[in-house]
Amino acid sequence: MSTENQELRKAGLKVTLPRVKILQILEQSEQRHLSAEDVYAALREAGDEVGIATVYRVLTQFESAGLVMRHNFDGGHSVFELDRGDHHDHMVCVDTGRVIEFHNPQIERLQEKIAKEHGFTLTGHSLVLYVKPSA
Amino acid sequence: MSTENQELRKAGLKVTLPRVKILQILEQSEQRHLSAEDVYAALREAGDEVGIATVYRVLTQFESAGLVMRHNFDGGHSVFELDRGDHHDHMVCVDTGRVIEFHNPQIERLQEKIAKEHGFTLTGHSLVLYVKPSA
DNA sequence: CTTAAAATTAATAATGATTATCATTTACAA
DNA sequence: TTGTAAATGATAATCATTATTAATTTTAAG
Repeated sequence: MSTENQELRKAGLKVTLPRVKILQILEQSEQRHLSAEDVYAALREAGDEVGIATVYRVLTQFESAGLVMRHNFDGGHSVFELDRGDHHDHMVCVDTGRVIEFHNPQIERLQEKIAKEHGFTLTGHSLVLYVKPSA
Repeated sequence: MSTENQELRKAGLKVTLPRVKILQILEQSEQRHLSAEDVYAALREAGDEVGIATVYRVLTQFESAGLVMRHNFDGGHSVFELDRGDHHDHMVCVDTGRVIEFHNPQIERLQEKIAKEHGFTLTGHSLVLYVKPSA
């Protein structure tokens, strides 16, 4: 049994062709962040006929199952990435849409500090920087 | 000449009834964050007939002119708030849904630094902390 | 290996927020 | 006051996403 099958089983999902294909796309893509459209395009590229509705449904299921993370960037569409367990934040180029990952321990620490100062414990956060190429 | 007229002039926008009305709504609303629909509803409530398309157009113009800020909270729809010059980020309690505003200059500076290190200029950012009450 | 129930899929209609089009109206500089 | 560029409002169009539903597929049981 393939790796994808095991992952799906472990996530409590039945093994279906669309799910396996989509998981493969996410694992093999050079781009770490893919929109539903991106995944759909990659499937057609590979000659696989999967409906766009199924792509959305499966990605949402993967999110619920903890296999992928969904990010809502400005501009109205979501992107998905495999959850590989390494936390990072995102920088989005407003000109090209390119996504760059970064991690800054200092900011992470400040966030915890701020939460604590207000009597809270930090459980998560979302940080997106919108940038444009320096002139 | 009214305050709103002056503000619009200063922002480089012609003084029109829809613009004045929308600016008043934003200034007088108890809620700091309003969606385009909220503004539209408030206008009708006040007996003013302004098309929904105009509401969107004007809010976007206000954003470009620096009069208001647009936030994309839950990926779905945008909310607008008057730019009163006090930039802040948001902390959301995952238990109660309560929203607390905060501002941390150190984080702001680090964000600019990170963008610059990658060859970009920061044009905006979105930071939301998810927290729960400390035990 | 067959089979049947339950889950999943694909096609497509529907949705909700937002933007584009365009004929009509309005603001404002001359 | 008037000419003209800009703004408006009604509505069509768009874009990402979700709902519907009949047909197909998975999987567990025999």
